[in-house]
Amino acid sequence: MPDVPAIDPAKRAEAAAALQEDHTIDEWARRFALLSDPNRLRLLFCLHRAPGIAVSDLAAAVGMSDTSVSHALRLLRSSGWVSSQRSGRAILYSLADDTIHDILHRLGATHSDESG
Amino acid sequence: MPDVPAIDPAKRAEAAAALQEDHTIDEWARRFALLSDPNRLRLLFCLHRAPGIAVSDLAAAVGMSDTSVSHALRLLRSSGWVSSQRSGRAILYSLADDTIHDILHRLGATHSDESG
DNA sequence: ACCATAGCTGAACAATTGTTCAGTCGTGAA
DNA sequence: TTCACGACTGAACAATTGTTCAGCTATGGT
Repeated sequence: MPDVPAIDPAKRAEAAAALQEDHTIDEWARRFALLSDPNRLRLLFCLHRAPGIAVSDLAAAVGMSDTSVSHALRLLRSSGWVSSQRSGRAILYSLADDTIHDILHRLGATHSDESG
Repeated sequence: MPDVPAIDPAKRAEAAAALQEDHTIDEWARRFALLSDPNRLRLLFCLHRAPGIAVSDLAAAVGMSDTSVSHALRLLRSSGWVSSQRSGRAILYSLADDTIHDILHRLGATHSDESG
C-alpha cells in the first residue's frame, strides 16, 4: 500500500508508529461508541451515582420509556458494564466496570470545583 | 411524568440529581461519538503523535482512502478538533483541541508502563 | 387461580453514518 | 497553457443504531 511516495516520510513513520497499539484503539472505539448516546450516557451517570437502582426509576430519572431503558441496559450488560440483581419484582442495576466508573467520575468532576 | 410510584424514591432522586449537568453530558456524548469510529480514532492518534501531517500520509498510515480521510477531517475540523495549513500542494493537519489531546495522551499511556 | 406490576424480547421503522464513486478546485512544474 | 498531484466536495449506498409497538415472562398479592 505504500506505493505512493510520502510527502513527509518521517511524519508518516511517526503516524504509523502511533498505531502499534491497534487492538487497544479498537477497544476504546467500542467503549466510546457505548458512551456516545446521550440517553445511555445519562443512564450510566445515574448508575454511577445511584447504584442498585430499578429500571423504572432509571427510566423516570432520565425521561426514557422503560422499554428503551431495557434495551440500553441489555447492551451495557452484554458489554459487561452493568450487573443486575433481582429484588422482588424489580431488577436492580449497578455499574460493574471500573474503567467506566473512573471515566464517569472524571467527567462528573469536570464542571465541579476540585483541586486535583 | 413521575406519576408512576418510585420503587426506591431515594435512588430515583439520586439518579435525577446526577443529571443536573445535563448540557455537559450532551457535550461529552458528542465528543464520544467523534471518538467512536476506529478509523477516526486512529487518525486522531496519528495527529496526536505526528502533528503537521499531510492527508495522503495520514491515509497511508491508517490504511484508509484519501477520500475517506478527507471526509473524516472535515468532520473533525467542523468540530474544532483539528486545524489545517497549506504547504505547497499538501495540506498539513494538526490536533487543535486540548481536551482531545489530553484524552489521547491518557489512552496512549494506558498500555504503556508509567509510574503516575 | 387470577390479576397487576416490573421488566424483557423481537420486529419494524426512521434516522444517522462511514465509505466509495465521480468530478472539481488549487497548487507546482514543464 | 498544459499537465500532474494533493486534497475537497456532493451524491449514492450499505450498514448500524435508537426508539416504539406489541406481546411475552416472572414475581407478588389477593
